[in-house]
Amino acid sequence: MKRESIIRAFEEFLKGRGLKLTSQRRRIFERAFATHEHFSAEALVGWLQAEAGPRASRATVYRTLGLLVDGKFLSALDAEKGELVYEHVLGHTHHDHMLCLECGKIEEFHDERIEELQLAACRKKGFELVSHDLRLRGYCRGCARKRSLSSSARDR
Amino acid sequence: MKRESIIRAFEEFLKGRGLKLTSQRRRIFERAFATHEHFSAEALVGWLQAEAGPRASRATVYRTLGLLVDGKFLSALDAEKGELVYEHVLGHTHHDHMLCLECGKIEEFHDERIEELQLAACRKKGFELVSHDLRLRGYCRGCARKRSLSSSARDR
DNA sequence: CTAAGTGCAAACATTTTGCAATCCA
DNA sequence: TGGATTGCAAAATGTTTGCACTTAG
Repeated sequence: MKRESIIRAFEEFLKGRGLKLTSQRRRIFERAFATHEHFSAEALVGWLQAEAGPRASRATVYRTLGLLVDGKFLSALDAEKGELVYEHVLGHTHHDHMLCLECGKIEEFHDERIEELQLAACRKKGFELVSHDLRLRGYCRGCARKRSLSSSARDR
Repeated sequence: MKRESIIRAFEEFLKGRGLKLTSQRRRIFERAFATHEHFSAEALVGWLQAEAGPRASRATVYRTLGLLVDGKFLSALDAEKGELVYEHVLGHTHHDHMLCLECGKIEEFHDERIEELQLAACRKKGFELVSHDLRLRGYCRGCARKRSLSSSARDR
């Protein structure tokens, strides 16, 4: 989805809820979509302070992030580091996450068969599924290699 | 696993780490295993205050819960209600959770095929899996029924 | 004895909120 | 114009921590 149309989608969303498009909201929105990594609210606050443009307070950043999550522009993920991180939803397909316990890297993966088995489990329990999240905790390829090297050195 | 042997396991665990079995730890441990529901740290603090026995401060409760999680006696679950809830590990097999958005009920389920697909996904990415958690958010059977009744009444 | 544990209150860290001033539509 | 929005600082919240005193082993 192109920058222009995605901003328009945000305007529509605001209009639909009787909300206004302020310079702060526009800037927060654009900065959030200029990153293609996961980012925290504090990181975003920092970027906005460091870079030129209409200033936006921490409170407004938090409020706007909430709005963007409500509008399904972003989704919040608890990567277990004491703060939520955000990722784009618009223009991205659903996926789950692998969290590296060593370096903190977040990898994404998707397996349709897992999704189907989840639905089957819900059907069996009469549970009406709204959303889910699956987080795999462990060591990414790079960190796993380093760990196995240093443990074999230790054992020698 | 019987009460007696599980307490012994706790003693062993403490001894192995050079820690002491105090009256507070014993009481917290026993109270935690006397419940077969998920419970929060605050709930446990409340029970200990309300019921007779050696008193234990909030700080000690939190510290001991941490210990019990380290020792794999309990596991902590973020049920997205602003506080962690704990459940027994000893004597229970691994399972995942369904969280009811309406009543807060936590249901458990397990599907070995999902576990296998997770492992397969990790192999593919070179990710060394340590643990995982899968949370399905939605409406439990009872709440789903109520919701569909009231929405059809509204539409009429 | 003495390392470990406890209680207390203060500290923490992230996020939320009340309110007066300001700004869009 | 008037409801929506903002910034600020204070509040909220669940959990952790420093420290002086106590206790298990």
